[in-house]
Amino acid sequence: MVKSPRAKGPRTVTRATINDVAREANVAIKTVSRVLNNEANVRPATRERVLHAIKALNYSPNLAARGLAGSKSFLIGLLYDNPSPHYMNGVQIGALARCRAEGFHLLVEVCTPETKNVTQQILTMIAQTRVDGVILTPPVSDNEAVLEALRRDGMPYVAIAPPKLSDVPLCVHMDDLRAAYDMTTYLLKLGHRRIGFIKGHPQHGAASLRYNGYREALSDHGIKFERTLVKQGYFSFESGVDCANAILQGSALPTAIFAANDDMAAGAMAVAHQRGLSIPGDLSIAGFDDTPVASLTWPGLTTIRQPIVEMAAGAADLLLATIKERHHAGTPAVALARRFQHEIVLRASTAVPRT
Amino acid sequence: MVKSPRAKGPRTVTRATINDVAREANVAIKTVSRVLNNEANVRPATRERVLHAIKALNYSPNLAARGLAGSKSFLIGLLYDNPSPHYMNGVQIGALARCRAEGFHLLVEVCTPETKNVTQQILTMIAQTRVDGVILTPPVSDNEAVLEALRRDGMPYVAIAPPKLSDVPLCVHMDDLRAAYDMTTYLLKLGHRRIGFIKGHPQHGAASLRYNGYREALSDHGIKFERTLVKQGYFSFESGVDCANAILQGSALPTAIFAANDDMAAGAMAVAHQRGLSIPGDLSIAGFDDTPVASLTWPGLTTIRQPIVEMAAGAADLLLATIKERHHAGTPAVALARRFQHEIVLRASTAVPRT
DNA sequence: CCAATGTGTGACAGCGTTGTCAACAAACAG
DNA sequence: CTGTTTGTTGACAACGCTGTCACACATTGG
Repeated sequence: MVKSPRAKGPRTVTRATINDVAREANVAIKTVSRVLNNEANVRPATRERVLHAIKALNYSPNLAARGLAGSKSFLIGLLYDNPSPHYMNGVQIGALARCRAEGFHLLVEVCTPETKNVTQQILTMIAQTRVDGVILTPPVSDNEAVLEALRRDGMPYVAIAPPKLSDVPLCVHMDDLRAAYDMTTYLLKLGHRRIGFIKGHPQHGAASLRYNGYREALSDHGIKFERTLVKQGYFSFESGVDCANAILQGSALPTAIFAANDDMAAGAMAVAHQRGLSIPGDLSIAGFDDTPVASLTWPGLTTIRQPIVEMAAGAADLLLATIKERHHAGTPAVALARRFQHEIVLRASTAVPRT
Repeated sequence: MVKSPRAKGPRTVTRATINDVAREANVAIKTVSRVLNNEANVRPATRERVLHAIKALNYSPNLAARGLAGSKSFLIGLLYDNPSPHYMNGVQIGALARCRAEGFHLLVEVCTPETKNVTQQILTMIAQTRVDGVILTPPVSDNEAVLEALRRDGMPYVAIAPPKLSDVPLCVHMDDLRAAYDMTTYLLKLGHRRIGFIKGHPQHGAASLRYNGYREALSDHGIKFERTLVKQGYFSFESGVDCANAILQGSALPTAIFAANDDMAAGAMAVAHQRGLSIPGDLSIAGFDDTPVASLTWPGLTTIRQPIVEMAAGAADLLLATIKERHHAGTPAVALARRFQHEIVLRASTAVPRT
C-alpha cells in the first residue's frame, strides 16, 4: 500500500485498495471483487483467504469506483417534502436500518414545493448521483409528473402511501379507512352513540378515507349519521379548536369526538378543558397518527398508530429486492403493494360515557 | 452519444457524458472539465460554447467519476443519533439547503448508541463513501472517541452544539445559559418572585447550562434561591409531571414554573390542569426548545426557540468553506465557533401573577 | 528583435472497481 | 480413454472524470 503520488490535502491516513488485498491474499483483484460481491464459483478456501486479508488491512471498497465500474451505486435516494418531522423521522429510521443492513447508503433530498420543476430537479439528482433507486414519501408520492419521469427513466422506486395503489409498481401503505372504522367501532362499543368527527385536510387523500371509515362504522352499527357532529378541519391544532367549538356549540352534545389527526384532537382537548368538560368523563377524544403530542397531552390521547418505521423498512426491502432482481435478470418485478397493520393505542382520553 | 456496450438492465435512457459535451462544443474534454469546475484560464467565448453544449445535451456530471478521479466526492455526511424528530428535521432542512446550493449531497447515517463501535462504524462509512466532510449533531458531537477518530483521519467536521467549544475546530452553538437567564428575567419582570425550575437530564450538557442561567438570573435580581422549588427531571413528559407535582406539593406555592424543555413543561401543564390551577392565572409555565408541542398545548406555551435550521445551515457553511479552502491550499482553517441567537417565544402560558 | 513569461488548450495517464473473455483444472458422459 | 461440461481463476479493458504536463500562441521587458 503505497501512498498515491496524487494524494493531496492534509489527509493523514492512506486507505487499502482492492490491490492491496489481492496482494495480501495472493490472488487476482478480480477474485477479491468476486468475494466482495458474493459471487459464486470461488473456492471456500480462497474466499476465506481473501476475507482474512480484508480484515487484516481493514479494507472497505470505494463506492465511487464501484459505481463507476459496475452499474450499482449502493445509494438509495429518499425524496421528501413532508412538513411532519415525526413522520419523516420514522421513515428515515426505517429506511436507513434496511439500507445499512444491505450495504446501501441513504441520500436525502428535499423537494420544496415552491421549486418550479421538481421533476427536473429529481432527474438531475439521479443523473449526478446514479442512485440505484428512490423512496418516495407523501406528498411526493402523489406527484404524477414525478412518477411518470421515474418510470420513463427506468429508475426503480417505491412509494409510501400513494393515493392510488395502481399507479405505482411498488408501494407500502396502511388501510386508513379500516383504521378509522376500527376506532369508531371501539367508541361505539364503549357505549358512545353520538360521536363527533373532525375531518382532515380536504386535499389529503387519506383524510377522506378516514372519514369514510367513520361513516361506514356508524352505518354498520345502525347509528344514524348526524351532519352537525361533523366539521371540516385542516389537520392543524387551530382548526381542531374551531371544529370542536362548533361541534360543542349544538344543543345535543356528543359524548365523544374523533379527530382525523392528533393535532386536531389536541385542539379539541384544549376546547374541552376550556369549557370545563372533563376528559374522558364528559367527553372522550380520539386522534389519529400517534404523534409525540399524543403522549404529551393530559390525559394521554387514544389514537391510531401508523407503523411508520416498519412501513419505511418494508418499502426499502421492496426496493432493494427489486434492485437486486433487476440486476440479476434484467426483468422488472411485478407490481407489489404491501399493506401494514395499524394499531389502536389506548390511552386515557377515551372511556365509557357517563350516562 | 452512443449507447454503451456495457449498458445493462431496463434503463431506458442514455445519459450524456463529458465526451458528448466536448464533441458538441468542439473542445477537449479537459476544457469541459475546466468549465464544470469553474477553473480559470478558459476564454469566455469557449466557456460559453461549453455551457451551451451542456444545456443542449442536458448533461450533468457523474459524481462517482468525479469522486474517483478527483479528490472531492461532493458528499457530506450527516451523523445523527437524536431522539427528537423535531430537532433532526430542523438540522436536515438547514444543512440540506446549503449543501444543495453548493452542489453537494447529503448522506445521512444513524449512530445507534447500542452499536458497539460507533467510531469504527463511522470510519467505515467514510472509507466507503469518501464524504468530503461530516456534520455532527448531539449527542454524537459529545463523543470524544468519534472526534478523535475524525481528527486522526483528517476528515473535516463541524459539530452542532458540542459540550466544549475548545474540543472541536468547527462548531455552531447557542448560548443556553443566556437563554435560560433571559427567560427567568422575563418571568421576574412580570412580577414573579417564586419561580420553580424543572431541571433537564443530568447527563445532557445543555441542561446544566440552563439551570445555571436560572440561578444567575435569580441571584442578579436579588431573589433568594429556594431549593424546594427545583426538581430534577429527565426531559420527559412523565418526569415533568412528577417534578411539577413535587414542586406544587409544598406549602408556599410558586407563581411560575420554568422547565428545561417543552415536554416537561407540558407535563407541568397537565398537573396544573389536574389540580384546577388556571394557566397563566394561578401559574405561569415556560418551556425551552419551541418544539411543535409548544403550540399544541392549551394555552400555548411560552418557550425559547433555538434557531435549529439556521444553526445547521451555518454549520454546513462552515464545513463547506473549510472543504473548499483545504482543497485550494491544503492549509487547515483556524478553529471557528459561530454562536446563534435564541429567541423568547411568547405565548399564552405566562402572565403577570395574580396578587 | 529575442528571451522570458503568461494564457488557453489538449493528450494522456490514472482513480479503484467491475465486466468480459480466455485459460486451465477437474469432473463427467459416452 | 476422449470429448465435453462445469468450476475456478486471472489478464485486461472499460467506467467518466480530473491531474499533470506539454504545447501553441500571445504579451511583456530589455
